[in-house]
Amino acid sequence: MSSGITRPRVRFAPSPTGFLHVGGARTALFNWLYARKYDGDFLLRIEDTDRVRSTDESTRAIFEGLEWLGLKWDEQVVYQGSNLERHRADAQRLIANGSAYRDFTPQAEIERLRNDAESRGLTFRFDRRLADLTPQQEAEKLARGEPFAIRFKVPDGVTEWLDLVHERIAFPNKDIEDFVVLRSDATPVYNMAVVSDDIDMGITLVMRGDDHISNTPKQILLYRALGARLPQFAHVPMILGDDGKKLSKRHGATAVGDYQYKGLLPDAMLNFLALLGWSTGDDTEVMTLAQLVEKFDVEGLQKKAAVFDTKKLEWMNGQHLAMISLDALEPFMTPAFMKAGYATADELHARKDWYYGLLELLRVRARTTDDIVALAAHYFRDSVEYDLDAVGKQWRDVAATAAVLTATRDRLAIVAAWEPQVMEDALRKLAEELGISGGKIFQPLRVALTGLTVSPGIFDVLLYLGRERSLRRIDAAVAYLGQDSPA
RNA sequence: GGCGGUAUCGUCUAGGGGACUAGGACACAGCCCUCUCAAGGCUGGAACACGGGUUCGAAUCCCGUUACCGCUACCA
Repeated sequence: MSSGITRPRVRFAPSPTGFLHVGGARTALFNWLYARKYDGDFLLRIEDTDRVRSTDESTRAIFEGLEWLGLKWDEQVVYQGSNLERHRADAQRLIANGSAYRDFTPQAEIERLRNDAESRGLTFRFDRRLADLTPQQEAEKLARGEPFAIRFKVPDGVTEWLDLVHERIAFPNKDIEDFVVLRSDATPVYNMAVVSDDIDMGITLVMRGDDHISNTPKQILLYRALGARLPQFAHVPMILGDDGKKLSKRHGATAVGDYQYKGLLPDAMLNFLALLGWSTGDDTEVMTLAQLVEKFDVEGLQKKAAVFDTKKLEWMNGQHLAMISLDALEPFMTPAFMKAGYATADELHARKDWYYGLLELLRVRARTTDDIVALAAHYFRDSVEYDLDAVGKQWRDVAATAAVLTATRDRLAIVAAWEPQVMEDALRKLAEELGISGGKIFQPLRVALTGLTVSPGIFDVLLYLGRERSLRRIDAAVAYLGQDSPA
């Protein structure tokens, strides 16, 4: 580093044992924001050392989730499992420099002692003396090939650090037992693997969930024993469900993929997640990714766990839906319309002005892209389904409604131009002639055109439906009323 | 149990000794706009966990209590 200033390096290190959880996504986001803000590197490490629980499918889900969110990682993905040899070598170094020792105590024996202590209401802590052997004894066991675990020799004193979100945190070492770093089957334990990898990857800031706070003193001890420079630590709060418990499947959608398929915009998700445990310090809430990067700062990180509020997420999505450019929105909408069977991509692109105009009309009334698809149904389908409540409310007087609709139809048929203002002038004039309010025409007309009592402005509906289809729908409504009437 | 962490409206938060009759946002209610629905605007109800200190003065600092969360494995 010629400048002498270390380029920040952060990482996101999930275990591939499920989908990408929203909590994980937020941890990834904070790390990513930090890297982008301070011109550093954001690395991804898959912690797949738990062979039974780790799956390739889960690894793929993590990639997909991060890609959907747009959190691109720098450099190659690191798979913890492929660093096994280094983990072992580091554990051996600890023995060599006297900061760890071999423990030949059978696992079953330790379990027995632990259960014993716990049944008497005592706290079991591994006693170093249990592993105490004379050099000859140790040499003999070693020669015989007896299995042993490697335990870290926790020194006296206090282990403390200046956490970027919690300030000073201290643990008396007497409360930390001599933990295993390498199992008797020669596989590393979590803390060993993490520290070995973080050192190797040159991580300068470890930002992770605060459920790792109690791992931190052990890891700091390992850094020191390995003679490595200590990174900074920042422990961010957990995300809770609406019952205040740690967010889990019971709370509904907890995978970022769930939100992807619910019609959420990645930038809205990111914006919402960022505000869970972080704030700008002022009142800014709705932000683009670029603004998030600009505003991000560990100063704004919160200590308190945050409850995941789906309502606010939806509101946030509505805000982003309204501010995103149509060109940026289109890639989300076209596949959705195709999936709904409304149109092909070619058909949509062939009448781009109409398509974009429709999106503009609907997005302000929607909170998700799924909402837009639902709202768009009338403009793609040929038939209208009349909502019974709408019919009952707006077509109450059958004969009068049929008459008004017929008059409306005739007026629209001869309108000079199929433009909102022209149509509005014509229909308001008609209302005046009939001695009724505009609403008395617009509301029944809305039901005729959409089958519903709610829609965008009626003249926009007419415009986007087109002249031919609009007139056909009014005819159909009149026919429906005629057939329906008691006669 | 031990250790650690946290504590402002229902929820997300601003606040880092006087600017606080505690601000904003979501949600909720009402009003305005209006062809309906949204969006938008305005208004309203709604919080400093409790108890002690320190101080002329505490939401802000200290201690304790309580509650909640996490860890407590040869899981990650």
